[in-house]
Amino acid sequence: MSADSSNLMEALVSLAKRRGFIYQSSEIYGGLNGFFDYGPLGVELKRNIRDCWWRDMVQRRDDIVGLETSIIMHPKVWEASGHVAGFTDPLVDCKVSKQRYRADQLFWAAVIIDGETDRQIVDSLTAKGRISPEVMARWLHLPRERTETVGTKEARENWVANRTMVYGFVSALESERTHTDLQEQAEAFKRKWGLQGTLRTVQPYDFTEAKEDEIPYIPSPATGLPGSLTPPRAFNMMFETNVGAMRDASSVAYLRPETAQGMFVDFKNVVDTTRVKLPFGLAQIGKSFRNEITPRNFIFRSREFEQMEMEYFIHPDADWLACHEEWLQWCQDWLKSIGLPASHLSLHEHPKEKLAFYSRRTVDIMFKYPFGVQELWGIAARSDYDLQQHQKCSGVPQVYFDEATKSKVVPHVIEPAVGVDRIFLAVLAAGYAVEDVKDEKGNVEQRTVLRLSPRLAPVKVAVLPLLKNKEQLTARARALHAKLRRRYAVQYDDGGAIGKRYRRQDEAGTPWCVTIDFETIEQPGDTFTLRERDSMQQRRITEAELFALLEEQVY
RNA sequence: GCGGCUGUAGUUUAGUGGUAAAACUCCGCUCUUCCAAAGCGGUAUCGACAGUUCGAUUCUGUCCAGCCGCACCA
Repeated sequence: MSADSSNLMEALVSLAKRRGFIYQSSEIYGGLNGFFDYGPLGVELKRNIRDCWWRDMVQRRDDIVGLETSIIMHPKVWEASGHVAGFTDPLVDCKVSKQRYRADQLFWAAVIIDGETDRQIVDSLTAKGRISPEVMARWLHLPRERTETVGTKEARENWVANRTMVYGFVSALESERTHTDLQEQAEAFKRKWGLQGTLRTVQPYDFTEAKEDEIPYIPSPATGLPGSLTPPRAFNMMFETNVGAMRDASSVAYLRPETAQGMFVDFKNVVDTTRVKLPFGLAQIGKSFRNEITPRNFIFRSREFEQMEMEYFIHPDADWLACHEEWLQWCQDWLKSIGLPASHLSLHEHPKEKLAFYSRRTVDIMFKYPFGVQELWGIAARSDYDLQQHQKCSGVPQVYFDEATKSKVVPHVIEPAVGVDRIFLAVLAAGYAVEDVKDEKGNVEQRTVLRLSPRLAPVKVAVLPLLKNKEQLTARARALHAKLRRRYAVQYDDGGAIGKRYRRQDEAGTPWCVTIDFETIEQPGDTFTLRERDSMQQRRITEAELFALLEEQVY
């Protein structure tokens, strides 16, 4: 990341806090990594993003209906979707090579030799961190006694007498020749350290069976050297909770990691109780939760976030590729309609070999964030995988009756899924500008402005009496404010000089300010000054014209 | 999760082993006839917790949070 883009992010974070868009969660307690709060302006902007999407995606189309499903669902939903199985495996990191392994796929074995023992070699191995006396002690009695603890002096003398020793460990990844591999490594180990005696056939264990004090002596498959592997750690992407007062295994439930499954699970309900016909879509906006390993980049990747997802169900024989293309286009057009510049948007086609096995095609709409080009909106062709899975796991047919062919079909699905928070950050980043402005005397000053689309702006109009202490001005301004606020998010501001109030609104992204001045009350026509955020141009406007402007621009 | 760097008003920064300063913002008052005017007043347990010390915001450790890189992101 360049210094400039880093500064831009810092400026955005600072502005977001200063103006009440976004605060760090639980800040007075030191903050909580990966969680954020939306302040008074932030909550309006976020609501507008949701509302725009909902109106355009659901209310203004006749083939899509809405849904709001519960955040906590039956745990079997996540077994069916594959979220439980895919993410409960403990993982092992190699701190040196940065490789990450599944613990049950990483195998290791002790190098055990019967025969003469050279005390010097043992000391040398110990000094080089290949093995410790305590770990040696545990491996003396074979087969393994897992309850054995630290060896005593007598025990150690006993091993020498027995002349059966463990000299270290070898490791290998799971494959068809894991055992052979370990055996060969053990032989190489024996040669390397000049050990005499007979090498026992290696006995592989997987890494979940490694004891805490053995782990430091098991070499990393990446480097061949011990000391860099972490203990196996569970990376549960889903947040777990318990349903009901009693806390036991049967009460475990999860906070949803995506809103999509709610729509698949209610597919049959909607088909049976409403009059939808293929092709049709189910849309949902709601919070999702993922225990991301590294939340980063402000609200871009957080652990609690809000999704806007739509599942578009199509006939299995329909031209899914054409449908996929249509949605790809729709989503790009929508992003432009809320003010994201085309120059910041691009497409990323997931390569075939990286696709999830059930996906036929996935294309991401990327956005040029200050910290790089990142995924904004994923449009996936998910085939009929999810409905088939739920049909299988629930035993309830997930079918649609096709009147044309008089047959039951399981529809396929095209899924555009986007994060509200990611759009939030995108419009903030794209709209943020610091401009040089010349005042009357020609002095250059800086102006910070947030160029938000009027549809998204938290405040549509600020109503400003030119002066605070002139009753006629404030009375007229309050009357206008009262009338506007019935339909629009507006602000009344009489604090400080007029220029300061304009700039304050610029930072909040307010597209228009109207100023009630002396011309308003002294001249006929009841006109106000309308000041535009982006051009800073002023013109006179009547109340009727103002409402017409808002009707046109805010929808 | 690993490594490096960082943490002082709302924001951006100064500063010191002897309990802290500035600018802007914000709030209140006075004033103000169109682009951050002026004056006065107000706003900090110096990220948290331990330790060293007569005394720690300053030194040490742990934790938390942030930034950068790597890894991860079905």
